[in-house]
Amino acid sequence: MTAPRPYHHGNLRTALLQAAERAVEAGGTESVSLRELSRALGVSHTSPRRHFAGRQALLDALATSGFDRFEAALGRAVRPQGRASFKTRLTRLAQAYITFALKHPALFALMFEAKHRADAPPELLAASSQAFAHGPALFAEGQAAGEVVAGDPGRLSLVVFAALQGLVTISTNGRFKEIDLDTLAKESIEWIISGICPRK
Amino acid sequence: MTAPRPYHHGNLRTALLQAAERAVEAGGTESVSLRELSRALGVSHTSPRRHFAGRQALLDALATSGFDRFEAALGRAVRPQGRASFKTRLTRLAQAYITFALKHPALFALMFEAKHRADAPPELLAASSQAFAHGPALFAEGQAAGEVVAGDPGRLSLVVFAALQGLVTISTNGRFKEIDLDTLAKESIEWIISGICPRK
DNA sequence: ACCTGAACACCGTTCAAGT
DNA sequence: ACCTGAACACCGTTCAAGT
Repeated sequence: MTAPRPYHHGNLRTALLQAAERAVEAGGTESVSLRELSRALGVSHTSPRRHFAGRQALLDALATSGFDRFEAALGRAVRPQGRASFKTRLTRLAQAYITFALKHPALFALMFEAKHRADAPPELLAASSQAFAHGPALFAEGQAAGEVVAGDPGRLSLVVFAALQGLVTISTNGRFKEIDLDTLAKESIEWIISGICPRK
Repeated sequence: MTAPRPYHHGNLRTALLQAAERAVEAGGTESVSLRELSRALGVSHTSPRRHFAGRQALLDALATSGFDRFEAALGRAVRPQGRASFKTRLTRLAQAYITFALKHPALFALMFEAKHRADAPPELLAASSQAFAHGPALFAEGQAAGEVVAGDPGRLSLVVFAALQGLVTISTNGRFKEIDLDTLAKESIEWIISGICPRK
């Protein structure tokens, strides 16, 4: 007798998410088709419905998974190792941000598109918030150590992350591929920091 | 005898572009359907083909038109009026950038999506380049007047525009609507400038 | 519980044909 | 030149039915 395995996959949900991510990276979000994914996975075209309410729900779940991994990458980068200065940690955070974005450019674009949708699901917004919480936390620590000017840490962080996001937007898939983005990130951070940090 | 007017519109091409822009602002790029536009304009669903090679070509033309208007807005903002300082002019440029983006958020998003496509048409890239040329030009003038540090003006401009683009991305349709973006732009420029301009 | 097949209402694109 | 209608190959979504 055969094992009572779920008809096709051990986990169709996971398989769909993985296939969708490959499709996104290969041809952008709009190239994701439930029917095509189903075909590739050898499953009827209505099977995804068991795991996702619809195409948008699948994309939202993929975006959420992206933010979770993004959060983990930023967390690893900013975690204090030994006694690093605020500037060093901020630079590491920035480089982790850019590295993730360049490694998964299409997923990264999807993450922001999904987050900006008017009816984005709460888990997606929560995952996004967690990822972006690393900025204000670092700024607050920097302030406590006297390395950063006073002011709302969320506001300070917002400007820095906005600059990073802009660099990524302009660079990803863009005509600026030839520019060394690590260097550019470092330069930007230098400039921003010299405006943020107290003059000695 | 009736005048030999083109069957339906004086200019179906223009009417399609306008209808498409309304659709984009109303429901995002992916809500644009050639068949729906045709229906709304009282024309057969194959008529658009006479004016645009396909859906993507219509969107590209719309994006190009957006960049043309964007370029004009930036040009007006940066044009020297009296003897404004570099800092004043850069602030004006930044505010024009943000104002345009917030006035046409969905069109603005489309403009960048279209520009980033691998097979973006040359007119689109040219229109985009013209718009973004205002930055380096202003920085070069600032350098000539001794108001900006040395360095590649294109590179300097890129960082500033990246920061603006990031603010717009984070703000548009986002959870940061409550933040006064004009103030935020001014703050960002202050910080960046204090890093860019020579210390007195 | 999980998956299927047929059906419905849409798409974009192509092409021979009309005026 | 400019527009049309039928046809083709896709979609996402719904729903009654199977195991």
